[in-house]
Amino acid sequence: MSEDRRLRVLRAIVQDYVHTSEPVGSKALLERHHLGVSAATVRNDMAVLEEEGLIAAPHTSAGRVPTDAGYRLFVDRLSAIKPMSAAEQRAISQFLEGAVDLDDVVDRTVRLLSSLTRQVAVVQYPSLSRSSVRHVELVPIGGERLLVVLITTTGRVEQRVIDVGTDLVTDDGEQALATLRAELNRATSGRTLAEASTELSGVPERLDPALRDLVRAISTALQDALVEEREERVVLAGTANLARVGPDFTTSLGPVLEALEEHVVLLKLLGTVAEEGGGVAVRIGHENPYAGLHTTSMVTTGYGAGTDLVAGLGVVGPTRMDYPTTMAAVRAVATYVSRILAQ
Amino acid sequence: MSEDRRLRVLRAIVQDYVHTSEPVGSKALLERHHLGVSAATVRNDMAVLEEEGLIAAPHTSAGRVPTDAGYRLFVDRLSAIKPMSAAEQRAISQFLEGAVDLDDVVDRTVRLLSSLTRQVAVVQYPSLSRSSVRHVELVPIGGERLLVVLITTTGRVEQRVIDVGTDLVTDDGEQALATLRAELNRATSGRTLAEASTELSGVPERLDPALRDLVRAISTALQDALVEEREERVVLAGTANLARVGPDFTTSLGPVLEALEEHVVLLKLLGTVAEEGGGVAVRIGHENPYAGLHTTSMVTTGYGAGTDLVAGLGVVGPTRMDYPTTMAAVRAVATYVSRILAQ
DNA sequence: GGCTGGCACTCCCGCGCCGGGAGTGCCAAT
DNA sequence: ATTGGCACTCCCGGCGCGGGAGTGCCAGCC
Repeated sequence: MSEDRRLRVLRAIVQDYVHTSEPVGSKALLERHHLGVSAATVRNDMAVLEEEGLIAAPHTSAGRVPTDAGYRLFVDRLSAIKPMSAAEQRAISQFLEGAVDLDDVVDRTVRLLSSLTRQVAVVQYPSLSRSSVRHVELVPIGGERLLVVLITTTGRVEQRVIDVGTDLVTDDGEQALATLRAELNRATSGRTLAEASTELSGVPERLDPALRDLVRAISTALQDALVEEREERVVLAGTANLARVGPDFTTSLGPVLEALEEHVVLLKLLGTVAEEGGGVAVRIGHENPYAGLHTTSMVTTGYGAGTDLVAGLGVVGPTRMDYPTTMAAVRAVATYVSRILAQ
Repeated sequence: MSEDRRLRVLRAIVQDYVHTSEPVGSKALLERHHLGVSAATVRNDMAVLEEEGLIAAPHTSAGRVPTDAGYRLFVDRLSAIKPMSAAEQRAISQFLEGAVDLDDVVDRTVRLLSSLTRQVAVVQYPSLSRSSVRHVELVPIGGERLLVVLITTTGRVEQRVIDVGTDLVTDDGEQALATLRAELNRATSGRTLAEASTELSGVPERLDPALRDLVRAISTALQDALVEEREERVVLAGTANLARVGPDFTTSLGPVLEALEEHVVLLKLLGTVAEEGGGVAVRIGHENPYAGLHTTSMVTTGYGAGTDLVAGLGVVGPTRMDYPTTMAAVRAVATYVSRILAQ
């Protein structure tokens, strides 16, 4: 009883099933893979694999289908991420080069990823909590309102309107704003948002008392920006690919679409990034904490300017997916996006 | 042969079909609507309606189903937009009140609309080409790069990075920027983007020649922002509702999802706003120019601060939808969003 | 002990058949 | 113009029935 061959059989089953979408039987396996053994032997192996919970039969006397555990073993030990061809790499790179701003980068990325994998792509905007302040700008608008514009090193621009007690569109006001602007930027520039926010607690002492409240308001505005729910964003593309999966998937379609609308859930899943497997994390079927995604797998990784990750991206597809290729695409896209962001 | 009664029959058919999702027969009709006539009479009317192309039978000896033309007649002449209850109006208003910025307004709007109608909601961001300049801000970043931040009256904030020839992080540079900033805002504030852009052609004459190139660059940046494809944005919500429609709709699902990803198409459809019917436009089935949407209807309207429309919103659903209710929801949401935007 | 060919068995799947029922179209009568 | 009656059509669900793919097991063989 060769443990080794049994795993080869499992691999063959996964590959065939991914390819044909139909339960694979012992005979069909032999036709497409030249394992050097007979159908009967394969059947024995299959029986053991089923015993171990790696494959299952939809009903007696049908072919076998990989279970979630089977896929898990496959991605962990039986497959290698396919390297992408030079041509593909060039295409990816060129497609992303053309982006003019962050929105455009994210937009292109998500489209690219979905068309490369022919699945649903998910891309998270660079997380504010992991970004640093590049610049803070104060813009007086209307009478007593102030627009605070925050520009991060990751290229995100966030704005918030603050009500101030006094009219700022005066010479005095302009003067005060200029001072404050310089002061603010000195205190926050280069720091993460969290650091910047605490740092601002110290600034008021040195300033005109009248401005203290204002600074405090700005500090809380920064803090506000860090509240997850509100400022973490994800974008999707390629949901139409779900419809192509096959008839067996149509029942899952509703729940999956619902899950994809729960951006909070997606963010959580994109957030937990694994380090094994070239930084690409795979969550298969029921491994997924969210019930709506039990029929799907998620392949994710992190990206960011330089080495520190600022966000995640990945794809969602049926558990029956081509893992090596998908993982390759996800990894490649992440690499190139990171390169672009680093400028 | 009473023309009037025949239309009442059509109306009854539409209502029943929308309600049951099944072809409606003469007998079933009588049970649910007390038209004062017999089944045979209804059958005669149905025959005529079919002749006129307003209803159709899936096969001989089945009930009738409205055609696109039937729905059209229904919305044009046989139905009135249902007023929303005071409670509903309050709920809508309160839900939208809580928004803190434009992104939040749009996000809440699209969620609200999809949950009210239980269909796919589509909301366009206020169009840049129909917005006016509130403020232009110049932020020097890095060595020789300048970030131009444009804030519109509709609350949108657009940014663009410009490469300038000289280093601006000097005292002289700061000085020049301050002048330029004031000059720019005087020239553009309150104008539409298009006006502002042309207006800027005049500014350079009065300025230090060294700055002319810069102004020209800013002018083209404004122009850039007007290029449709790039800066018109739409957001969707409630795609999961498509899966709930029914088994007969599953085949259309793929094409519809594809169509919904073509934001350019959606924008075009949201753009052409009709004035009849309380400003709510309905595009039914094949009336839709895009093949992927032939099985769906789209109910749209415009919204904006005050009287001038700056963008569109609406829903996409199966042609078999509850038009009066949907139209009411679309109209109500548009009204309240407009109110919020007007602040 | 592991591999193999053979064989009986199971169960799905597609097919044709059939009865019931909903719905129609037509006609003669009012 | 409307109505009741009636014959007809066609879908739909259930049933039975091979055919076929696939399995499990066993006895033999290396």
